[in-house]
Parts: sequence; structure tokens; C-alpha cells
Amino acid sequence: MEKNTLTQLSRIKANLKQLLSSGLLQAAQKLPSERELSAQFSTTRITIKEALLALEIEGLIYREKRRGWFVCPPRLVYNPLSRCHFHQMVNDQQRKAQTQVLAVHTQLADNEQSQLLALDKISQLFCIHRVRHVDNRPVLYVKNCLISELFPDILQQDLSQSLTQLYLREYGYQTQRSSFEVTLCGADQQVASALNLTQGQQVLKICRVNYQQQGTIIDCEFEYWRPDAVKIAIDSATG
Amino acid sequence: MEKNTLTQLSRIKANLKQLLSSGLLQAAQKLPSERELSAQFSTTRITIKEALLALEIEGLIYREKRRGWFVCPPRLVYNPLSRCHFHQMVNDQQRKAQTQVLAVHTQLADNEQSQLLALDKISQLFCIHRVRHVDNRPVLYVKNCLISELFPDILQQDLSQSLTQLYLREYGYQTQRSSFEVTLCGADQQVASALNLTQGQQVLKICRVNYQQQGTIIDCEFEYWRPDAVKIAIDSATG
DNA sequence: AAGTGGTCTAGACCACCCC
DNA sequence: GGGTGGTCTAGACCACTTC
Repeated sequence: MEKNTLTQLSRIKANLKQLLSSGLLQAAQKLPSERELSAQFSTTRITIKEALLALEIEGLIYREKRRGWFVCPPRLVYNPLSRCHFHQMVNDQQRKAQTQVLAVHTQLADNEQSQLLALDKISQLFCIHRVRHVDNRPVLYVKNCLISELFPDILQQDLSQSLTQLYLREYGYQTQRSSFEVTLCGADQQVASALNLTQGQQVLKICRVNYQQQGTIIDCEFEYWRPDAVKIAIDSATG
Repeated sequence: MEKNTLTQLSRIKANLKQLLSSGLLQAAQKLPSERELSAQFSTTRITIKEALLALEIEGLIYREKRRGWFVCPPRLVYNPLSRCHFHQMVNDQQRKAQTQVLAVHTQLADNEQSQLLALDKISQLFCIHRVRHVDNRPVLYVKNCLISELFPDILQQDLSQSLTQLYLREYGYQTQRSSFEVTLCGADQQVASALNLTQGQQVLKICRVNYQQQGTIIDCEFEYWRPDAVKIAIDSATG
């Protein structure tokens, strides 16, 4: 049987949790600095950091690189099978959505992309990199990869809107079916910088492939979410 | 622009990654101890630990409490919408499955359970706690909560088998529809101890509600996965 | 310029696992 | 009983954000 050890760590965690649930701190508000907290709890910064990391794992607080620790706002509820687009989903949940195009380029499909898109020959892709905000916080980095032959001149369009709607309006492609995978991974330089993370911090990765009416592939998408910002919810009835 | 700082940390991570991809270490094999590694890399245990934690986030290695660090075996691919049961899913992926019943008890539904089960009055529940292994590693702690009125005498059955099949065979309840939520959280004492985790380590939580033919609720289920052990994959066509 | 988190050193004791 | 990771101290310098 395990002893019920009362460590510094659990004492600090309990205190901080009480502070968070007391409502003294608003959502997205900054916590005192690590140095201040270590003074208040008469301990070292390393121990404080461990306590903060534990609360981060529980989804109570989040970090912005070299800016500090903040209280988590409520999570966005996200159904990756829903045909509803990002701005509508966010608005439906009484939050404010924003999308910013970071970069657009053409490239040859790499291994991962070729496999997801089921390409049997080397193909040219359009890649669209965007960052999406909820209530002014960047929470999602998303890269869409499209087979360029199927989307002539799409790079001349306004790409900060819903791509799903753009596909339908300009090319007549409607998402009929999609498949996706969810994993956790470390943020690379690009993702980290867009989401104000430290490189290597954990993000939730969703790889999705969209299929149109005839069953052929439209595009594939790589989503990298701040893990504290989202809750995946799926119902087989409403697929 | 960010400077391309070459830290100790990234040096150690790169070296360890090379070691892992070299194939010198087999899946589930133990890494050298933190003290050994800190000597090899001429650094302190804290820095080594940070490097190991980073690799844990990337899903390359995992910990067992006070036993050491190990190489991650390939992930189990899991579709929570599939009607396929655990043992079959694991066998289909050429892995070995095992289920162990930890505890069974009756209790009154708490808030979370009442809400998931859509109970409008205080109800008695059967709760079945089990741990599931893949290739002899405990990777999933699962708690099933059933409304006791609907499942007379179920506690006399062998509960290490598939409950879905038991529901069908003994009571005629077939899962027709299910809904679920995915989040990350810290492991509590029970979960941690069953999965050889340290309390507070991150686990992937899946809350699921199953509905039978007539649309009424069968049970709800709380799954806690070792995050490195699983990859969620869903296809709207095969739902 | 001041303050923040990110990284790092050089130790220590403890609870628990394995032999 | 020896070795492991878990926890903890008391500092330090650096890169970056904010003012």
C-alpha cells in the first residue's frame, strides 16, 4: 500500500487550485511570477515550476513563452466529424473567432502527405498555413495540403475564410466523408512560434483527410491545438 | 526572429533520439538510469530529466513509477466508435490482450455520472473497475457504470470478458449508438497505481455513453489510457 | 532597463522496486 | 540492501517580452 505522503508539491498544488477555483483570478488572467510564487511558498523556482507543470497537465493553467502562466478559459467543444466550419463553431459557443494566413507555398508532397492523399506519383501541392484564435488567443495552427491540379488559381482567393466553403463555392467539391487521427506530439519551431509555445511543448495533433462526393480525396489537413483549449466530442448519431 | 540556440537539452535529446532510432534498444526495453545518463552526458539529473520528459511528450519513451524509462512499443490504433471489442481489436493488430477486474461495487450516482446517464433521480449504480494490458503492459484503466436496475445479477458473471458482448448475450442490449469525449488529465491515485504511473502524470481520458436499440442509455464508461500507447483513428464512413 | 520564463549546476534525502 | 526515480534546496546565466 502506498503511503499518503504530504509533499511540498501537493501542498502547493492544493493551494494554487484553491486560488484558481476561488474565482479571484479571471479566465486568461496572469498568475504571479514563478519567483513571486516561490517566495510566497518559501520554496525554490524548480519546485514551483513542477507544481505549475502539474496544473498545466490538469488543464487548469497554460503558458505563453517567456510571458508567464495564465488561467485556462473554458474549452472549445470540437467535433472533427462535423461539417460545421471553424468560425461558426466558435460563434455557436459564444466565443470570438479569428483566422490569420501565415504562409502559402507550393511544394512536392513528402512521405506523410503522399500517404494520406493516397498519391501514387510525385505531385505538386499547395500548402496553406494558418493560425486560428479564440477570444484573441492563438489556439490552433493548421496546415492544409491540396493537390494543386484540382484547385487552379486558389491562391488568388481570400484564404482566411473557411476552405470547406471555398472548395464548394469555387470548385463544387463538397466534403462527404472524412477520416482523422488524433495523437499528442511536441511543437516544432513553426507551430510553437505561432501559438506562443516553447518549442517541444505538447500539442494535440489531428491529421484529417477529406473526401468529396465521388469518394475522391479533396485535401489533407494537419491541425495542432493547444491541448488545454479544446475538448473533442463525437456522437455516432450526428456524425 | 528566433536565434537558433544549441542548448544542452537539444544536444541530449538529439543524441537520445539517435540511440532510439538506431534500433540498439528494443521496444519496451529499459533505458540507462538517469544517474548513468547524466554521467554520460556530463550534466545533472535535472537536465537529463528534462530531456527525458521531452521525449515522453513526443511519445518515444515512457516511465514506470520508480522503475525507469522504457522505449515505447508501436501504438494501438483505436476507433472509439467501432463496435469491435478490446480483445479482438488488440488481436487484430497482432498484439496480446489481457483484462483484469480490479474492483466491483455499487454506489449512488455522483454528479458526473448522473449527467452522462441522463438520470433525473438518485439511482444505484454498479461500477466495474478493470485494467487492460497490451503485450503485458497495463495501458488502460476503465470504469463502467451501469444502472443496477437494468442489469440484475450481472455481478455474478465473469467480468473480465467483453461487457458489450455480455450485455447482448444476457440482457439483449445491443450498442446502437455511442457518444464520447476526449480530454487530457492527471492520473488520480487509483489510475496511477493500476498503470504504474506517478500520481498526476498525464493520461488520455475518454468518457463514453452507449445507447441501445431503442435509444435508451445502456451504460457509461470512463477510459484512462497511457497516452503513448494509443492512437485514435476515426473514419466517418465506417463509424 | 527591468522582469519573465528557459536552461543549467551541484548537490541532497526519501519512498519504493527488485534482488 | 542497493539502485531507481520522485522530490527538493540554493543558487546562476541567458533569451526574450514588456515598458
